[in-house]
Amino acid sequence: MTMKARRGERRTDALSKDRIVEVAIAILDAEGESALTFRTLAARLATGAGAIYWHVADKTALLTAATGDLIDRALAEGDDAPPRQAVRALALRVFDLIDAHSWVGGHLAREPWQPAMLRIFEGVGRQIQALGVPESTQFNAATALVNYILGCAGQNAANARLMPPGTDRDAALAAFAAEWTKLDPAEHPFVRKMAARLGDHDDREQFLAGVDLILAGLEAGR
Amino acid sequence: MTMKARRGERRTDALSKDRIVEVAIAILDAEGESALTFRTLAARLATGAGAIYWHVADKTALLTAATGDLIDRALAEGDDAPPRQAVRALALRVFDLIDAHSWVGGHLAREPWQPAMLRIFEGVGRQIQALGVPESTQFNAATALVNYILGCAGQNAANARLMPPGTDRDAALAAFAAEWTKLDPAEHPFVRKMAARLGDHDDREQFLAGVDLILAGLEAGR
DNA sequence: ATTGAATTGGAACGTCGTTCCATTTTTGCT
DNA sequence: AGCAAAAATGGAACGACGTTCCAATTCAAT
Repeated sequence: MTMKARRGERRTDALSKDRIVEVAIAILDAEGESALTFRTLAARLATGAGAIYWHVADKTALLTAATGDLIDRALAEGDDAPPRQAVRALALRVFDLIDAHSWVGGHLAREPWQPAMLRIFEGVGRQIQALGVPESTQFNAATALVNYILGCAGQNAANARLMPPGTDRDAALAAFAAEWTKLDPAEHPFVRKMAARLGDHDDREQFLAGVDLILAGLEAGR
Repeated sequence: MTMKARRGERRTDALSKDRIVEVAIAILDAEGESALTFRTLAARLATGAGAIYWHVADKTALLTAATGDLIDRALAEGDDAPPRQAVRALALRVFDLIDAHSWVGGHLAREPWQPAMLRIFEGVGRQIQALGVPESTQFNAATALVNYILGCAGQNAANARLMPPGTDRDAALAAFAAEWTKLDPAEHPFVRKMAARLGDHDDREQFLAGVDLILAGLEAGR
């Protein structure tokens, strides 16, 4: 009873970059960045580590492929909105993606020169052009926005690392606020004052407020 | 001839957190983030790894102490300048520090909730207050600026990882520009156009342009 | 059926952060 | 000064990881 594939049919359980990336994403989403190991990945795929390396160069390439996958999907939907709203929508899509898969934020912040980042840069840049920003400012404007997004991405990833799924967000924030309040009033008056706002702030709104700030600066400078 | 310390004098080669951090910074600056190992650190200090752990909790704590050290030093100089210039100066001090010690950028982006970050946040926040930003906007404004700085920090660290000391910066940038130009014109028109600007741009100026953008947005919204 | 190439699985290597513990050094007390 | 407790040290050992290597298997073309 030899397993002869009648025609060009490959084994149904054949390994492929797509399947590897898919399982990697599943592990990352379910158990976090530190859970993705070539060992666990191999186990989940019922194969050995060596087989994976035949399809993927190394772990960085795997992460890059995984984030590329998700970013592509998130940026796929078109935007016919006027430029100002289109940037906001684009930024929000990236934010929501990172919020749902915090490891994406970590990888984007760690390896900025990846296709996914170029696609974000492209999307931001187009809207900035559409916004009527003069040519000489476009590069700086797009870079600033992308860097801001990148910073928020890293922050978000760090937060997720700090409070793994299941953590009581309100309690964690309250704990932070309490720590801030304990700081020396002479050295950290501003931080202490902000501690009060920490509890009821909305990450998404705050992120968007930053985008709006940059956009406002862009329009003011015209 | 026993080695009796006459008075409370300790061995001159005694280990201490300060000495450990100092040597760690030296290694990081000279050979990069990946060169800092508890083994090399122990060797440089002529001791064992266990001895180091008695003074420092773990590697993260070591990096945090090291960046705290440098950030403290960089932020020490006072600023009596008008708020607008003071923020720029503060941001530039952080940027220059990260430019000189790229590993600081990596660690700030990776672990945002550290004392050094709070000090940056405090500095930024004070000037934002002085700028006359209304209370309700202060939190968002300060966060936006810090997130932007964080994003640039991470980017800078990634760049340094990409081109280790000794790399020809112009050649590396040209190589990037060439790659951008090879992209599909239909998919990445903006990136392709920006490729031309990649070669002659100044990181520092670009960073500052982003800060100015946010500040302009802040002033426009008043 | 046969051969060479593509693909697989898992053992093994080297490195790292960290832990453990026996030993030495320092300190506080009498 | 002498001594016990505490602080500090150094290095071996552990376990996990990314990666490499290779013998075995499966595939596609003849």
